Amino acid sequence: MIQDRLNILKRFFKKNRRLPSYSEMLKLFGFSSKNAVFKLINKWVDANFLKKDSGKLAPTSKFFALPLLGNIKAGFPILAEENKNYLTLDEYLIGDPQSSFLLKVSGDSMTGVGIFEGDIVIVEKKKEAYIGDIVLAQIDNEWTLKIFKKDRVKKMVFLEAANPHYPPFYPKRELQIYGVVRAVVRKIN
Amino acid sequence: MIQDRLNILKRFFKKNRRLPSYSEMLKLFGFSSKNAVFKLINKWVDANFLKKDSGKLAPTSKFFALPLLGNIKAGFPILAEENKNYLTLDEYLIGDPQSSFLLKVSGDSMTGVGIFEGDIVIVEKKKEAYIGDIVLAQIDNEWTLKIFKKDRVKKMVFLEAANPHYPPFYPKRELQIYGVVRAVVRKIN
DNA sequence: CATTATAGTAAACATTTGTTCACTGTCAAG
DNA sequence: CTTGACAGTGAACAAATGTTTACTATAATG
Repeated sequence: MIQDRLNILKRFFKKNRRLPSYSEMLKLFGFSSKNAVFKLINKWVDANFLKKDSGKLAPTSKFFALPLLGNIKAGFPILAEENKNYLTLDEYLIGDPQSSFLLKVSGDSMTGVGIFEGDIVIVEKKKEAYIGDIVLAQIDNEWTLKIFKKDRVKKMVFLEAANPHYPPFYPKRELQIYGVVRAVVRKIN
Repeated sequence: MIQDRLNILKRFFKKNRRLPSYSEMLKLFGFSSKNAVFKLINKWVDANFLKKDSGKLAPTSKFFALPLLGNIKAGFPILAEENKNYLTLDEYLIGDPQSSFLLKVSGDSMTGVGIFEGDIVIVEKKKEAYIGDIVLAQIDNEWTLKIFKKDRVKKMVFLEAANPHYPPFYPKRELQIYGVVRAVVRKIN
């Protein structure tokens, strides 16, 4: 019952990107006294789903996040209450929202490292990269993802596809790097 | 300047999971009149970063989301303002938060479909699956990800790894499915 | 039975909220 | 030089906010 109401609240936040006021919760929960709301809210604050800072109500990370389960050998992992971590994907994957963007992958040049056509990669804008980074770079007026590598013999950097069908790319003059791939995301179906 | 202030607001929301009140914004932006805040807010509402519903201020999806860039042949994709889509990963990846959880992948049985050790998969809890789904199932008291398949000759379902080193698994009695993988997520580094 | 906790109603209240109005200084354009 | 737009100050205010207090009904416990 109280869980149902928390779900109502979650749905409201998901839809409106804010918490409802107590008066709105009256209708939302079917109460007719704000005090009922008040008591309910305090329970959720105690349970760490919500918090009050400077008198203002706000969700905690537990409010949003999905449980993250590790590798448990026996018994259904979801039942292990104590080991539960909570994670929101945005927080987990995106380090610096200011300088990041998403890129829909086309082509099969990175299948060797598990990046397929249609995947979305999170790219952090920057012009330098470490050897081994997966970088977004411009080659012959076309944008591609490649691995940033160093040729020890020729003593120069080059780009390598993670797919044996593609040849390595040695830049004629300089190599223009625009970003480094920080995460990969794939929706199935 | 106005962009700086929007970033201040974004940082506040990221930290507190709510928007500040006008009085709080006074200090946040360094104003000394609430009217200055009021006018600034209205600009952001016009620019569709914020919205007001039922008199309450809330962020729009544009406020949070990262730009999603498609495959653009020439020119730096980020510059194409019009084609910008915005996406928050949580919204994109998680269909039904109520019945979903995250699972950290161990083992190499699914490398063939680009799921590696350490990846996180989003699992939707359910007991049935379609042929071809990647399912979370219990085999011999151990949890694994496998592909749900059907043997046309024997006319029975079985589980198959996406890695030739693992044999297919034919259940002795019944096959217990606990969820279907809806998305894969990988952090690099 | 009596008791105690739980879930909710109802009314009252100080505080804070977002908004409005009148005004000031600055800067660029005609 | 004037004009108008822009960015901000300062004060005032009705409406809404979260909280408190007192009370009721229901169910669970011993």
